[in-house]
Amino acid sequence: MRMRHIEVFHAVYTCGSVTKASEVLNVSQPSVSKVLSHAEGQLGYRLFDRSGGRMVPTLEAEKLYEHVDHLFDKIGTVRRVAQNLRKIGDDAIRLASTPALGVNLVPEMVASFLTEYPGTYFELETLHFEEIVSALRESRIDIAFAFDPSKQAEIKATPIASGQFVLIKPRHLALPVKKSIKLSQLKNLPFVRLNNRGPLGQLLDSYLDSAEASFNIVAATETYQIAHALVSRGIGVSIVDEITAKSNDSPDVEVIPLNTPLNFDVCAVQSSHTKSSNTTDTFLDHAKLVATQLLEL
Amino acid sequence: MRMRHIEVFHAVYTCGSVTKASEVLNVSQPSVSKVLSHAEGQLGYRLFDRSGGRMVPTLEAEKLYEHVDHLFDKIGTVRRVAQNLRKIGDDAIRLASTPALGVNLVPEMVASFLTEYPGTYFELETLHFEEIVSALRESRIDIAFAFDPSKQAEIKATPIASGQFVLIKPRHLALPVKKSIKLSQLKNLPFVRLNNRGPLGQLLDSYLDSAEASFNIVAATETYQIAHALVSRGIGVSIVDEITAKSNDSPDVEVIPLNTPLNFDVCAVQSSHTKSSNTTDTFLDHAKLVATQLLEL
DNA sequence: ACGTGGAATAACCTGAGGTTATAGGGTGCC
DNA sequence: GGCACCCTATAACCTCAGGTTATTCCACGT
Repeated sequence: MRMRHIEVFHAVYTCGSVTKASEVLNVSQPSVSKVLSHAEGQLGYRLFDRSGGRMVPTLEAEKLYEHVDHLFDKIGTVRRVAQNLRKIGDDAIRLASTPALGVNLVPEMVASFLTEYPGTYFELETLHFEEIVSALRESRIDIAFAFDPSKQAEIKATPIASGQFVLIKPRHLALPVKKSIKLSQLKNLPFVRLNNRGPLGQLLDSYLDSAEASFNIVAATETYQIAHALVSRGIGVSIVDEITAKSNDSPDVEVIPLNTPLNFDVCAVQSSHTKSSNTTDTFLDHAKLVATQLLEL
Repeated sequence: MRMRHIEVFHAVYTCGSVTKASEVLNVSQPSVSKVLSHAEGQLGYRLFDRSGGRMVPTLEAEKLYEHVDHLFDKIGTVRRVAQNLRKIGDDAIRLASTPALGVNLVPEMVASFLTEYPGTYFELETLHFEEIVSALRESRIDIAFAFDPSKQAEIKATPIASGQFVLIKPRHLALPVKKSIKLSQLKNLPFVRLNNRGPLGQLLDSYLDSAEASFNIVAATETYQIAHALVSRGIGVSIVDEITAKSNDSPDVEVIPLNTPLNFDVCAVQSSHTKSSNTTDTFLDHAKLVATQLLEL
């Protein structure tokens, strides 16, 4: 079975007809017809029953298709990786981060780095954590920043700074607090909950669950910034990472530390088998500096 | 990146040289050389550094290779499946089983079936359980027989008979037993342990572990028949499935039931998405009959 | 200097897979 | 039935990716 046979089989199977397959493959109908029958001849069995001009997959075709389908995923991956490996330039760094870090911390890093070392080209994007992992695997990005990434074989995470979760509340809402607040004091307040699937979300979840306080949840969201936005509109209070809390500092939102601090790390995440280059190393050193400064405030 | 590019890259990477790769691929050296440079040209980066006439993979090549390697596994699978799907004939059944069942039960089934329905062609082989699963997945076999297969999405197992584990001991070894034996009575006897990784092995393991008796293990093996052979040579006692115990009935080995019976099922295992054919169905019915008879003795 | 083993280049060849044109079998509609 | 429409298959021809042989070039060990 030649590679082209497999491609054609795949196309005909998914399209359900030789004609449509030929369109998808950008070749003529007879070409597909011929290659397909050649494949069948070589295999020694039919892949499709021609019943009344229609192509009906045989049992064999159905079984084969499962494997062929997986194969095509893999081919796609290889092609994408091969593309992504094309260096954009030696002084180029492709960054990604979770949304929470993408609006403030990462831009800050880049801006600060560029003033000191001009000429570097950056690409920035925000991805969810799972997407970050596959983007790293496919070499679509060089470095990512995320909160406490879960341990995985294919990535290596280096903590560059640590911060803590804080309470954010609408300024007009009066709370009987001095410097910090206990979870139990939130019992009857309207609360905006984070349903974040990422590693940080899980950390927060277990923290809140352990608090035994039953919250009066009025809204739930997946991203820290939306939580912040809801709070700033007076909907209720919420608990978010301090970077989000500080970076969107609107006059309507007040930040209060938690009584029992809940810490997180900001990590630089790289593919585990990447050998470090000069440019990325310098950038990472700088990134660490900026992150630490930002979180010391 | 054309498919051929990927093939050539893979060959050169694994062989370490263009010349060796060309031999493996059964083409001339200049051909490989040309295709490779074409690939590099199209990609926009080098895959190998030519340092003194030698081919040294670049960083990019190393990253790409991981994915390409996986891809080749998949291609191999597809090719194999495509081959295996070639019907040997409509009246053909390809069987596999674990070694323990392969020497007695399965031959018995086949022999018995053939006297009643002559003309069917059989292929038999013995495989370990993991191999059975992949052979089914690749349609290399139609039906397999195994002890209590672990639940997996891609296979469906139908119990066709059940039996139990029994103690086997050298005949000359006198044991103070009437009809059955307790595990605790084995405490100081030399014991041949089964280190079987399959589902049955795990069952047996947990059974022996729960018995709290510390055994005097003098040998360990992976297959029931070897255990039986060891016992027949007077090395010690062992616990095996009753099929093995009975089928190799040598005059030197005595079989004694266990006090607390430990049961297992013999299952017919098929790929989960196989539509049943007439021949296999008839055979399975027959197989059930034979297995039940054999275990009723 | 010299022989050796691998990579690249040049010039040419070949067949898998492409093309257009055409024939022919089903199905549905009037 | 007969016409229109949609498929697939066959025929006859074309083309270029990938193959060939012959030769050159380089780096190295002796």
